Amino acid sequence: MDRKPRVRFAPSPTGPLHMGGVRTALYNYLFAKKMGGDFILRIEDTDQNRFVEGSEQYIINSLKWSGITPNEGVGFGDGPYAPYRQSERKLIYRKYAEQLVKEGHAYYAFDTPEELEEVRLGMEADKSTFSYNSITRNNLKNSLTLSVEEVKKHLDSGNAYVIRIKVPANEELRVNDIIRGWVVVNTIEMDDKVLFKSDGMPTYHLANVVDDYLMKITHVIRGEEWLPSAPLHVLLYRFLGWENVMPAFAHLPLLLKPDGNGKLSKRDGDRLGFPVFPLNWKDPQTGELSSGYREKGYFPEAFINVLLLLGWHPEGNQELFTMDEMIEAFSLDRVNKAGAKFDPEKTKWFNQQYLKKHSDDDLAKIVMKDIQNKLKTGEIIFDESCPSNFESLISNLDYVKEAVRITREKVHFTNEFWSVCHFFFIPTDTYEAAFIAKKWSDKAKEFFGTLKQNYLNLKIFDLASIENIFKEIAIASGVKPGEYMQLFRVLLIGVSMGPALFDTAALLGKDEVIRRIERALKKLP
RNA sequence: GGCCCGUUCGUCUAGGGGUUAGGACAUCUCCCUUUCACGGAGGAAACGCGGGUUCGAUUCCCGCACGGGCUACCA
Repeated sequence: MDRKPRVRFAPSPTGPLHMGGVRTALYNYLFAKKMGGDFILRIEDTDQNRFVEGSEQYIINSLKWSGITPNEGVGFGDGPYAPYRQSERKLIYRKYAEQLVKEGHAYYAFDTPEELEEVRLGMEADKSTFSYNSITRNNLKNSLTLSVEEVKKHLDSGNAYVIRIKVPANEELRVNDIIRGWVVVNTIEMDDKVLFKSDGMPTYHLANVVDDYLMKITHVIRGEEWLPSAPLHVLLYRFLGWENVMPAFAHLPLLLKPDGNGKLSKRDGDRLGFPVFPLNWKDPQTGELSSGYREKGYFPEAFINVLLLLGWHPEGNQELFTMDEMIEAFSLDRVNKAGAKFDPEKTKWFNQQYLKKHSDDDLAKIVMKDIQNKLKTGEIIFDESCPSNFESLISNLDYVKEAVRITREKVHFTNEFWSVCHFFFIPTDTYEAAFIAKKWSDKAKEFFGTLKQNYLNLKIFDLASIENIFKEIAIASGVKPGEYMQLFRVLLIGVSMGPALFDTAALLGKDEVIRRIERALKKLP
């Protein structure tokens, strides 16, 4: 049966979207695009208790920033299967749950949470584990054990109840996973999962199967944490009579902590100092702030490129991919089986690769915005110590562009530019002490005095003249030019490490270079 | 505990019955540069263990170990 490939990303609005979730969305998106199919976003908000204000919008914003755009779904325009928010589909699920009861594949259960807890405790005391299954259900309060009248009485009196699936006693269930092959489970191991909750909402198991059927989903691509319940879902498709249009399953490996064990969590980011979320997120309850890749200064292209390679590998050795290249190269059968430890170091390298693709002009514009930003946050302080031309310099595109050109190979992120080129905008008044102690001398003082005079007389203050004069004077005073080059850098920018010396001087310009030499001469012993 | 999934350099991974086990990040050395960085060259670095099957297993099978996931009226 040939159906148009349709896949879905179906997160719960229970908090910020984890980068693992973004990867799942990415793989779904790439698969859909590659196959010429549809990619939909469905919001699975059936748990009212865990609902977190703002997280749905966060999910939408994250996908948008990442360039992963669904062609149907919440926040991206309704398609033919709206609504895409499960809470708005509430009435749909009951019908199917009742149908399952009618056909003997599910049953009403009236046990209260307290009663169940009691049974659980009793069995634990007996050193066994409680499970609501084909054996225990015979001793519990449900429509299988109660008489028709009693069941009717419970239902009519409005007593709380749930609907549970009636798992067969001893049957082999097989799931063919695209990534893992056949997974076989005996129904003995399964419990009678709740399908329909007492609050009138379905559980994930029912809602996901019903919606995937109704929305004509052909491939379910989701995290490995769902693998254990996949057999249950297969059983549901069978009971509902939909096995012939059941989607294919692909369970993705998990993203693991960089160190130690376990899956990647918010805590790891805090602990190790890297984001685990695409965007900044402020918890509406606690006010706690979690940092995002966007605000850390990552290009979205770098972010998803990292995600792409965490669990998937192309046929060749290509590492850098445009979105189109990802779509072209992607296939589910090259997805890995094993979980991937996330390495924050490599993400920095990826960002640098993307930074290198940008022109000086692009970067300069970004840097100018970043400077404004840093002024606002107080990271850059503009006060009396700033020269009068500070504001004209930071808004001079050509000047910033040149600063970018001669420092760009030093940074991984655009927001690092300030730390490597601030001295082009704010003159220094301190000089690297250790270096001065070692290299500053009367002879050097004399040298720079002469240099200043010569620069002063220079008509055209360009790169070649700056360098030639420097070298001529050095030779005339009997030293190798290299001897004073780093010292010159210290006089100009305060530190011995920095961009190419004569480029630096050229950008600063004649007047500023002379001012800085004079200031240093005055300040240094 | 039970069930399910997994296991190639520190990390992401390629590969697959006979290979010098390949690439990338990180790391180290050298070159470039009288700085840093970039770039270039090179180095160190891996098939978890034990049994099979086979002329030959890192590759296939089994067991073990280890890791991960699930085990809610959460998704």
